[in-house]
Amino acid sequence: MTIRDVAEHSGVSVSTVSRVLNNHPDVSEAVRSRVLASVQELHYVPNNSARDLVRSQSDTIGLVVRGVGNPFFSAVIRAVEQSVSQAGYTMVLHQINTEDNELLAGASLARSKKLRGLILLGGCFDYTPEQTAALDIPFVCCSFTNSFGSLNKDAYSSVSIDDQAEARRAVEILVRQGHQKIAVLLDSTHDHSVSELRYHGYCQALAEHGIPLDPDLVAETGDFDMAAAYEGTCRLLEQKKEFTALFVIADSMAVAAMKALHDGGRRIPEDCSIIAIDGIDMSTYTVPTLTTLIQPQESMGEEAVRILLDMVEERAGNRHVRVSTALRAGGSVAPLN
Amino acid sequence: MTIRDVAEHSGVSVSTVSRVLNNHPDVSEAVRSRVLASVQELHYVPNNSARDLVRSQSDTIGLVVRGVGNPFFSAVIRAVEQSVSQAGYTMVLHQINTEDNELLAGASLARSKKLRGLILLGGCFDYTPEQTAALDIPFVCCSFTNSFGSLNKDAYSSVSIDDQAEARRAVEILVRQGHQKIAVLLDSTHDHSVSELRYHGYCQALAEHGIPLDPDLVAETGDFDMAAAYEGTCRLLEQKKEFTALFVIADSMAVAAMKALHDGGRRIPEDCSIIAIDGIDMSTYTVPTLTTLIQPQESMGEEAVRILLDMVEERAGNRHVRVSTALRAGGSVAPLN
DNA sequence: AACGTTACTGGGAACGTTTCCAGCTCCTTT
DNA sequence: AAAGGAGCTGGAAACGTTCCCAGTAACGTT
Repeated sequence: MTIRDVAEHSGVSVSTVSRVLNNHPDVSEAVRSRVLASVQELHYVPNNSARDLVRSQSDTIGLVVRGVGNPFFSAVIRAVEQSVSQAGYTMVLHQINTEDNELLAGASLARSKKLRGLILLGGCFDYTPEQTAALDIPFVCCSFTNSFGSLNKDAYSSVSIDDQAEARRAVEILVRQGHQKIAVLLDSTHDHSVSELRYHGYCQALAEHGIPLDPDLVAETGDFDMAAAYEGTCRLLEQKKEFTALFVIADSMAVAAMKALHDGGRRIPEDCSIIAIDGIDMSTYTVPTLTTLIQPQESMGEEAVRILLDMVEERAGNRHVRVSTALRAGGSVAPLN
Repeated sequence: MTIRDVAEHSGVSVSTVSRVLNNHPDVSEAVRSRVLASVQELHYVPNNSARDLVRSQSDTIGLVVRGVGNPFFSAVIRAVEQSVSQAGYTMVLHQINTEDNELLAGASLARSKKLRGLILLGGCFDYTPEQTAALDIPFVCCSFTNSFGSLNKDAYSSVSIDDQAEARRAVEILVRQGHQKIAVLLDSTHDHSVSELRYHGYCQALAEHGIPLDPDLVAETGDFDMAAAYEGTCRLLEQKKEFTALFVIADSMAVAAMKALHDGGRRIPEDCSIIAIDGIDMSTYTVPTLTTLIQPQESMGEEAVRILLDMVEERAGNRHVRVSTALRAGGSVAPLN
């Protein structure tokens, strides 16, 4: 079942069928509908390999993500997939490990799969221009650290929150409730990560309010998962230094931290307030509901795709979009007694 | 940069380069290494479209899933992606909505993308043989309801738990703790769903222990998400019929149910025990930790891929694998006082 | 010495599209 | 009436592979 069969069936040439299928303007209405009828009748499906070969490009866009299991990413992936397939493209999902380089992974995927575009979800980004140049297709970084600046901003797009500012905002919420002894839980697996940016925000908030940074109240985990967050919080509790509030750099980690606090005999928020950033679904259902700054996960995914396709289809150049968070005031933050 | 360039660079024919790249046996060692050197030097990457065209197949396998956001699925997706790319294949992820037919979605994806194989994750399955026949590539159903039997078991593979038996087991755990008034929370969006099977298991357990089924204690939600589960549980509480234990057909829903119970003033497990099935990461961190029957999500994903590739590469025929769950005794179940 | 066999290599058709170019018809313009 | 253009259509090359088939060289066998 090829385009040739359709051509014969409808009594036109192969070229004409191709034109119909690709919505070229100069084909008469009569022929167009005749061809479409044949397509229907024969259940013809174009061979994408052949199309891709001659066009030397595919209708595939790649999504590179570090850890599909992360609930925050899940929500974004969901939105991305939706938008991508709605636009008639296909999404290939590629997962990388902590130690992998997302840019190189993306580049090799792009070449081997002839990708049209690429979305990089939640990595860290601090590469040389040469490395960036290896990725010669449009790409957008979603929820990415791009503030460290070694990258040419004209080379790509991005959609993300201002991680540092939002973190500062979160910590300030604690400060305004009277908290001074504020611990922080962060993941230290990468330099130049979202985690690091948010940690900077924490430091900044403390500094602006004249609160000295206490290294004992900084808990770093060696991994991004909940088990590590639980451990990290336990270590924080064990070392007997007092704190009345905890800022966690991600909701998923905060859920585990809440559990650790509870297991350590602290009541939330009476003994310890807790605030985070992300706004995953699950953190609505903790007891108490986690207070957090919600990233608009759905719309970030959609926006990332919109921007990418604008670049791919050359409707627009690259752009950098900053989205803002919404405070969800759960019950996990209370004024200092 | 094509195979022709490599051929010229290493002074052999195109055919020979192709043979080298495809590990054909009859090529001399000298030539082989010369060609490989050229490949290295020129940074040659084969054009998959061309390869796919002539072979009329790709190295792509599809994953169709109803709702990427579901944490249980996330874990499986993660494992699937890992295994797939490790085996040198590429995964395309396709998400469908509640009302979509996963088989038809899979079939159209398979045709348009020339898929080698397909994995169907967590749907419901009750199709006619003709519908099944539309999907003419190897496929495996993962965590699927296939016990309703209208499908020819020789046509596909599967890996899943025995949903009904495991549900019965879960409910029996409650019964053995003395509970008689056991409510159930299920999602009723599909006939012949995993949810329905687990509900059957619930009924069966009650019947075997001589406990009458009380329709008032059956809460059905119109959706699979946590918001719906929360609502459902609230309805259960509102109607004032007493129950001392709750069986939820999925961990994610159970997390929301726990919140609803808490908000309704019930202590867990003192006032109400709760048990579920799935074993998502997150439910380890509820307070108390959810008691649940853990599905081996990682190994189910891996096994699904293994089975699929065995079929694709014709190492083995189809097979149906039953995996068993592991009880995680959290703190959410207590004896009836 | 002729032949068959083995081990390797090259030529070239085929895969199913897209797209450039040329050609045809019919209409408008000069 | 001739020329030119617009609107539509078909022919055929090209995309980069794979793989069948044929060919060559070296070597052992009769």
